[in-house]
Amino acid sequence: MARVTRLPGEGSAEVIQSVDRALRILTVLQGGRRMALGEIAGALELPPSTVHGIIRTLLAHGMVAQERDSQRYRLGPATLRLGNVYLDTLELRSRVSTWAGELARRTGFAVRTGVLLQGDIVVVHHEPRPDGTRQMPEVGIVIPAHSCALGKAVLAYDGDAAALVLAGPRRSMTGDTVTAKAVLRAQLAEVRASGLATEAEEAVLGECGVAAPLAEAGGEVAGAIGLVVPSGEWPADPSASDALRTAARAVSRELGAQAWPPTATGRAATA
Amino acid sequence: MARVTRLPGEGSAEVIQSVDRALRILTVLQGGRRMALGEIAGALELPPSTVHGIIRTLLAHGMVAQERDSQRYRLGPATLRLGNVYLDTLELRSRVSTWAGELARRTGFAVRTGVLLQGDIVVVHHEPRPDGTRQMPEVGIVIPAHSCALGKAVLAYDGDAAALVLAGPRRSMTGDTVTAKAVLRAQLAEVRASGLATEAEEAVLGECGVAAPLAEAGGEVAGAIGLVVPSGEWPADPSASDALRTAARAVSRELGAQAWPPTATGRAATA
DNA sequence: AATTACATTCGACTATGTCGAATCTCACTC
DNA sequence: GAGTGAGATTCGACATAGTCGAATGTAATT
Repeated sequence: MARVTRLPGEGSAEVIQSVDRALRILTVLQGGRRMALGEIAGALELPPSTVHGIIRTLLAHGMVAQERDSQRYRLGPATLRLGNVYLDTLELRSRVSTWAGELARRTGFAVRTGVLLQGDIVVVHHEPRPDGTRQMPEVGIVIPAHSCALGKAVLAYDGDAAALVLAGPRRSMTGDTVTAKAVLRAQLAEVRASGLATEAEEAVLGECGVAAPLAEAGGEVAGAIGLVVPSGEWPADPSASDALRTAARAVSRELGAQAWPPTATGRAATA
Repeated sequence: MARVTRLPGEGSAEVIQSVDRALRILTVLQGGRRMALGEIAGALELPPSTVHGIIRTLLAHGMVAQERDSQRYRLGPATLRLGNVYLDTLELRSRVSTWAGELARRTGFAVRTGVLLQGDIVVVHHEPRPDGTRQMPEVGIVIPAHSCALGKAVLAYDGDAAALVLAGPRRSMTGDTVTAKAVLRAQLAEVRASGLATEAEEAVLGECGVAAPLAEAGGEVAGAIGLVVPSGEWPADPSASDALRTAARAVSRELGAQAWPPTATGRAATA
């Protein structure tokens, strides 16, 4: 099945309905944190009994958990195990971790590495500032790609993803978030020209950033690495950018890339 | 469907076949790290085309990723996001984190907190030793419940889980791992008597541990908190156990439990 | 005790996933 | 540089397997 017309709102392409719904339930639970069956069903516009059947399966695998008192559903511990294995298997992460420490020491800033997931950046590595300010676990956090330097660095070289972001709505995170399509498109072109992306308080107040794309074998973008710079120290010294560029080049080489920056792919800015 | 006889090997109960298969694919990928379609199909004893359809759906959601060159499949970044949100929503974790720091400082040991997932413990919080030895990210790692103090602490009060572990095969992690059913059952009874579980080089060589169960509203076990003690310092000073017990009691109270230790549930040791 | 608001189970219907076979892709060989 | 083969991917008929409305169960609220 799943071979003919597809209803809007349902899985956007050739996906298996029930699996798609299961994943959508997980997605909804990410936002809602703890939800009643009815809420989930409402959010997905599906009958509660249908949702119940799927959830029962997710429950059996520990992907969701049900609170014994309130009967509400939450994400389950199996998600944590999956995420952890993902990090373990990510070559990008292991390559980056050797360079990130050095980069943080040299520049004095925290170093973040991220990959693209749909229109967002997921942070897969975080090297704290050498002076030890702040210790929050930042690995796993998700930032809209258009609002952060890491995201711009990736979008500049991934035209398909850029088209997707440019097409959809772009959430404003702070007063300075760039949401205008034309401005964003111009910024991506600048990134391609310089090999570096920047961001000033566009995602988080008080925080700015520079980032460089990472290339993998085949010449495509694999992700981006960047410095987190407090607004008070912005713009950072040019030497920091140089160190960043050097690190990005080194990591890319280790990933098997022949060239850096990556080659831009997909039909980017036309839409 | 899914209403009549179930084939062995397929989902063990009233689960939705395709969703169950999708989750099983993710599980297989956890072990295999990067696998060809055929390998996955082989591991699950399913036709490749069936697996392909499901994987296509997982791919669309970023739960798996496909390497552009080798065509192999890996877990995808969406798993990381899920795991991170899980940690955020876990009340257990937030309650524990306030006490774990204090406990680590008082005792001088690293403090771990875990919850049960099927027959394993998943570590949801890790407070490093105050002296800063070792910095590995331990959150998300999975340890067979029967081989660690955290696991014994939970199993002692969760009879159903204990029955499951006692029924299935118990992997030996080190020479000292307790795999004998009778011995393990006796140990769980001891835990119930003392409120503390111990383990000496049963999971990792050079590492011992003490753990205490955590109770939640309703009186059931929610997880366990424990100290990681290097073999050279084992057994730890009784004052450490006292501090641990105090912390476990405090966290349990914050979770809404009326009593500590938790009440033992389920038909435990009979099998 | 009655009412309400849920979650959960049941069962018929048919839309939907499944799987074998056909096709496509690409990496080796000769 | 065509030929071979190992794989992934697509196609399509078929019957299984998921879906959803209605019935039942459960627990909180008045």
